[in-house]
Amino acid sequence: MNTNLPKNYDPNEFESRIYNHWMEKDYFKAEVNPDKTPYSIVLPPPNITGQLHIGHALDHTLQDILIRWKRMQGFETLWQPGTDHASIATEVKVVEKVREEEGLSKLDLGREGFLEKAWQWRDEYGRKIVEQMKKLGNSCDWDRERFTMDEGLSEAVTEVFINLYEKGLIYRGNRIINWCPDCKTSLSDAEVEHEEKGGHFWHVNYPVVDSDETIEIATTRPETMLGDTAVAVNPNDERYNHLIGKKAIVPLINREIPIIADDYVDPEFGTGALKITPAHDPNDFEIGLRHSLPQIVVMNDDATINKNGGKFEGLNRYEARKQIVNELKEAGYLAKIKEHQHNVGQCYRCDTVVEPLTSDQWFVNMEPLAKPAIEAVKNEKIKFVPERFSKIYLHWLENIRDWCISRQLWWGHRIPAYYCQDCQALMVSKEKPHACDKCGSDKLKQDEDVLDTWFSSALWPFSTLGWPEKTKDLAYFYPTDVLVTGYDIIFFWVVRMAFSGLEFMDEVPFKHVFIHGLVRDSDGRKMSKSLGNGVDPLEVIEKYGADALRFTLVTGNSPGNDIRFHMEKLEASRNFANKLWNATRFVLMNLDEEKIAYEDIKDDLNTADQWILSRLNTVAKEVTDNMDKFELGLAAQKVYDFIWSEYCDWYIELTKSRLWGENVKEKQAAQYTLSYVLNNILKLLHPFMPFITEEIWQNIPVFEGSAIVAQWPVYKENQVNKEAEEKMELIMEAIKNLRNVRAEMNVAPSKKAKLIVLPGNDQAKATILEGKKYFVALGSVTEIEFTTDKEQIPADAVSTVINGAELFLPLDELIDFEKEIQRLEKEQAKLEGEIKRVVGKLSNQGFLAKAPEHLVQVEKEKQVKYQQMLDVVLERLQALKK
RNA sequence: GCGAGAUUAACUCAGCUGGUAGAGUGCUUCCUUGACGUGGAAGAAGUCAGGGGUUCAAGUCCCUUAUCUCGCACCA
Repeated sequence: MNTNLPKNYDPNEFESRIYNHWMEKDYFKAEVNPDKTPYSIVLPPPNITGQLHIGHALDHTLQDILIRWKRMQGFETLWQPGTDHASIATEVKVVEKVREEEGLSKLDLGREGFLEKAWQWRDEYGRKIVEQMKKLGNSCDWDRERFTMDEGLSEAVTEVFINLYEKGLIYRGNRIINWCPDCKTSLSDAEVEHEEKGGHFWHVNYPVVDSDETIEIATTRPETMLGDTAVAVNPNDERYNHLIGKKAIVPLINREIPIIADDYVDPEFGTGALKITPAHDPNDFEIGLRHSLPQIVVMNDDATINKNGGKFEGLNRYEARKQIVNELKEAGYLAKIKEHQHNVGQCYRCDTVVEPLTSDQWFVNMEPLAKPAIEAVKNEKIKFVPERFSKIYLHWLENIRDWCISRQLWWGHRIPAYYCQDCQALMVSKEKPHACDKCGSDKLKQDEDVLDTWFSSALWPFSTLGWPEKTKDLAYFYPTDVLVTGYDIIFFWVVRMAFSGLEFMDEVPFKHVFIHGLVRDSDGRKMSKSLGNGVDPLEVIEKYGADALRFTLVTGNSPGNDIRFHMEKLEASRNFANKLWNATRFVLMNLDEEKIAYEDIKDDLNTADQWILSRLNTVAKEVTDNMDKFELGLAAQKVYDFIWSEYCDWYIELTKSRLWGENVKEKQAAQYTLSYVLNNILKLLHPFMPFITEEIWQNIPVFEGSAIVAQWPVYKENQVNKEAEEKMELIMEAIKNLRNVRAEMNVAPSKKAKLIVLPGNDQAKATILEGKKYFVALGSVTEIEFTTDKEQIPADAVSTVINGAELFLPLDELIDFEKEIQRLEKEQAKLEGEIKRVVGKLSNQGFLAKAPEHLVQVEKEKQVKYQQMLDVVLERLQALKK
């Protein structure tokens, strides 16, 4: 058959075409189908903040592999795509863009105007992201694409908010929260990153009222003293016992504050006296509540000092700190300054140091929700892969604090709460109420804030399927089978989906959480904009193809571990694709137009055919088993090795003599097997490299349908052919040995030689005879001669031993006796080493008594085998030395 | 402080339920054989971080030490 495949693999030529083909045929479509078992995955919706990066490529590749594999196994597969509005992250980007392009601020535009810009941004990037995902080969059901702020999902958000509010699980309160002075919004605990930083410990003397004494406190943030409302000591601290109940004076601002006792204070730390600033420190806040202390917020939303800070008003917190320290020093209040390492909380979006402060916010009461989510993992309704991540999940949930969900932003789901302007009453409802519940006033104003972006993504597994409607999709596809995501968003997202699903669907949102690591650069650094070491997946695809990218990302790494991204590896993957491409060209060149039926050739399959068929069967099992365990890297490696080493390097070579020979039946048997194995190779490889496998499939007329919907190979026990495998292994071992001998003796491949075989048993003789043509084709052998008479063997022959036979190559003038003796002595040493090991094992009574019988047997067989081989080598050495 | 991971060939990494160490890249030598030089053949190269222990048998299980990452919690 002619092949119209070009000589070199060129992914750009066909990847888009193939993708369009799949789209036209609706292969990605998921429908409720009672005759099939559903298998569903929700795509972690990428943020619309920009383009996708290589980390997305990894995340999506893993999911696409699972989805394609399950589709081929006959499941009704749903891969639910979509994008996330990413409230704070996107708002930051849009603000930046408007400022750069139009010189306008958020406030200049106003809420409506700003949102218009944000939606424009969303349209642009949402589209780009989808384009990128298609380039990667994602087989998502695009008809179902959702956006966290589209109508249906927004309704789900409102529904959940109201529901939780009515259950008392959402409340509004004045509490201490994390404030980002740059983004000017509150943040949840998960959104604060802690970094160890060098700072100072300022020791300040607070004068005690009506006394000459002072009490020395230590602080890392002197500016917060403007908000001090107490000094606390440990009740058991004898140094300060006598001061409890007295008053101290805050220096510089001269406020009198009580000296109180609280167990929280650690006498060993610092000076043992703690200034209490309830409005600007989480621990102080708690102490303040216990002692009914006033809360004095001393900062504005941009972290400048407010009017409560007296003369420091208007300074930013660092200027204020500097000035306060100076004035303390001048006034003699400063006892000492010490270097101090401490953890500083920073905003996860802009790295600005977070300011804890009290503020009116909305919270979710987490404890009742966390409980079932903890249970679900403990009783394995949700399983983490790798298992160790369940610890991280559990630890976080077991120590969870209430979730601050309100954000002082515009881009997001506006909180469905309304305040009466007349009586301050609060109403929570889907639509704006016509009048106040309490006073009947119609002056109602909606809460200005939006919800934490993770509030909506928490609902993703069911909101995308139509919830709160009781849809058929929901009944059929929920719960999803596996969630694939990076370990970095377990807190943000996995946890919140878990409790949301349990609360609103009464069932876990996913059965498995398959965790992967981060893609790092070749030096192991995190990829980031500031380092400029990011890799654009589109550029990689342009150069190497999507298949090579996918294969690179999936091979050679294990679940949960980070990956270093090397361009060299991409080349290796591309080369592999090229190898398969050319193997296909070979097959096509040697295939006839009409399909060969198995029935017609089944009696003509030779040992090589039986061997590769048996191996294929085993490999299919190994690949499937690894997939079942989410060991996608190992699965891919198995396919790779089978294709390259067994199919290309050996099997194709083994068919050549028959393909080019006269015997039609033999030829057809080879053709059949080549084609059959290639067909199954394409299936096994398809989830990993969908484009090239489909392209090849479409180019082979006898392959019906499409690779994407081909049936995944099933392991059949009765297809294992141990005998053929053993025979081929013997032949391959012999050929390898011959090649090795020749290479070591520096014999040119063009110098062919006769092979003289001294068989040790009939079976080995039969196998070698059967493999004659392979020795000729692959071992530079001209003919094979059997003998039992050692005298017949020329003295100038080099030799090698295999299990059951001794092989000689008479190379006459080419042989260097000294060299041959050295080579044999090396072989002798190797065999003696092996024998020593085996004998050691077999003379160990413990081993004989306790090891499984078959392993003992194996060792015994080895002993005999190695001993025979050694005898042969020794004999040969003796002959040579004479 | 608590927890997790890593430590295997020059480099990057696999190695699942314990049974004589693997891959890719690089390196050395050879090969224009009618699929592929993005290729083929052969080869060198590892006290599996150190130390204990369990076991007939440990890279694999347990303990411990060291180094490096990463989470979480932090005491002002």
